[in-house]
Amino acid sequence: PFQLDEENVDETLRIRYRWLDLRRDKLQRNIRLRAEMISIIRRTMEGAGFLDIETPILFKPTPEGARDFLVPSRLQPGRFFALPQSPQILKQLLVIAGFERYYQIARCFRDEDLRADRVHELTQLDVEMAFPEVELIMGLMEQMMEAIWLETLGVELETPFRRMTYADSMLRYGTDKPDLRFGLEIEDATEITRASQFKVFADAPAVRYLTVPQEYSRADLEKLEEFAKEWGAKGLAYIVYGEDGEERSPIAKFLSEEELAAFRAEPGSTVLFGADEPDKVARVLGALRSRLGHELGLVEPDAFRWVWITDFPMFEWSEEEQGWGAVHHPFTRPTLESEPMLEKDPGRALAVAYDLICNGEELGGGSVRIHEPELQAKVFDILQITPEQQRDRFGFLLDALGMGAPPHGGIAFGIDRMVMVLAGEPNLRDVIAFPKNQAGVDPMSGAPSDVTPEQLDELGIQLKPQKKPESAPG
RNA sequence: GGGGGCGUAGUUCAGUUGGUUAGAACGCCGGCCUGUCACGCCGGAGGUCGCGGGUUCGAGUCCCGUCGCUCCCGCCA
Repeated sequence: PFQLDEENVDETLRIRYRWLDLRRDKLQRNIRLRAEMISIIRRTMEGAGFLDIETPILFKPTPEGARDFLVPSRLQPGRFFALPQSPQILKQLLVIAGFERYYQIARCFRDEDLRADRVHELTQLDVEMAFPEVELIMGLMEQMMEAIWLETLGVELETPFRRMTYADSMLRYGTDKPDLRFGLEIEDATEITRASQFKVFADAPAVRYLTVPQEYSRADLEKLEEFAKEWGAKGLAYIVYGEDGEERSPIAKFLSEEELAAFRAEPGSTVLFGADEPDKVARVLGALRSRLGHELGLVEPDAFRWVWITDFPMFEWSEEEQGWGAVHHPFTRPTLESEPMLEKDPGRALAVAYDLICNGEELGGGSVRIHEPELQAKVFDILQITPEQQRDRFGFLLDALGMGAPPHGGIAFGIDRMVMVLAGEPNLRDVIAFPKNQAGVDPMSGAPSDVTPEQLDELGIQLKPQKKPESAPG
C-alpha cells in the first residue's frame, strides 16, 4: 500500500496498515524506546518502595473535568460505568488503606477533541504516597528522568531541575508550560507606562513587551497583528528599530523620552507590545513568543530544558460558568498561608501543586492532597458542588477521609508525552503502537462501529436517528 | 462548534494566464544482464484529477456546496 522509505505518507493510510508502518526504523525505535522507558520507570518506583496496584477500568462517571467515555451496564439496565479519566480518587483510597507508596502505569480515558499531543486514551504513570514531602516527590521524579535519559539517549540531565513559580512563568513566558530552549522573555512595562500619554497604555491593567531580534516590515507586522488578534489582542503596538538607525512606530509620538528609553533596542529589532488584562497580555505575548522563537530559529536544537512550575493558584474564574473552577483538581491542598483566604478571596489562594515541563511540553503534574473532610467540603463549596452532589459523587472519598487519612500526595506523568519528548516526535501517534486518527476513528479495525439491534436491546438502548458519516474512502 | 492547510497513478509529488492524448520519481508487471549489495538496461500496465453542482465552446485549473485527512482555537477538573 505504501513504501516504507517514503517520509510523508498519509497518516490514515499508515495507521490503516499499521503492521507495515511499525516496521519503519523510526517507529521501531519509538516503540522500543517506550518499552525501555517503562522498564526504567518500574525499576525506579519499585526501588523506592512503591507498590504496583491496579484500579478498575469500569468506574464511576465524573461530571467535572473531561467528558466521560460511558459503558452501559447490562445487569443494571439504564445505568452506566465510565472509563476512568485518571485513578485519582482510587489512589488516594489506596494510601488511606495503608499502601503508603502506590504506583501504576494506568490507562486513562478522556472524550475530548484530539490534537497532535492529545489522544482519547492516554497512559499515565500514577504515583501516590503517604506523608508526602514535595522535595521528596520532585527528587524521586528527577532521579527517574535522569535514569531514563541516560540509559536511553546517553544524555546526562542536570538536576535538580529549575523551579519557577506560576506567576513568574506567566509573566515572563506568558504560559504555565514555558519552552526554555530559547530566551525571548516577555518584559513588564506596566509601571513605566502608568502615566503614559498613549491612552491604550495608560488605561491597560498590564503592559508588557517582547524585544524581537528582527526588523519586521509593515506587511510582516500586519500578519503578526492578525495573529495577536486571533489570540485575543485588540491590536499590536510596535516600535521597529531599523538597521538604518531609523525608528518606525505609529505610537512613538505618544511616548515620553523616559518610555522610549526603556524600550530602546538594538538596530535590526522590533519591540511588540501587549496592553490588556494581565492574563490576556500573557496569552497573546506567550503565543507570539512561541511562534517567533520557532520562526526565527531561536530554539536550541537537541536540548532538553526542564522546569518545575510551582505555586499554582487553587482556582480560576470561569466566565462561562460564572464560578470558580479547580486549576489542578478538587482534591488539591491549599498552602497553609492560603487556607484563610479560601472563603473571602479564593482567587488568591495558592495550591501545593507542581507541574514538570520539558521543552514547553507538560509531562506531568501533581499535588499534595486534602486529607481532612472539612477542608475538602469547603473546597467543594467554593467549586459550587452542593452537599448533595458531594455525597452522590464523592461520598466514599469524604467517608474515607473521615476514617483516618494520613497526609498524602503524589504526581502523574503522561507516558505518551514523555516518549514524544524523548524521541523528539512532534506527534503523539508516532509513539503509540495502534493509535486512532484525529476523528477518534481506528482506520485499521474500523472502530467505533455499529452493533447489532440484539446487542442494543440487551442493554436497553435505543438509538436516535442520526446522520452517519460515509465510510472512509478506499 | 470555529479557523487554516491539503485532497491528481499503488506511494510521494508536478501540472503555467482555463486549451489537443494529465506528467515525473519510486513501486508494480514482462524481458534482458548476472559479483549483486539504493543494481543496470529495454518494454509495459496503471488516473471516476475526493464527490456533487455551476460558469464556459472548453475545467485538474474559476465559483458554490459537500465529504475526508491534518494543524490550531474552543474544550481537555
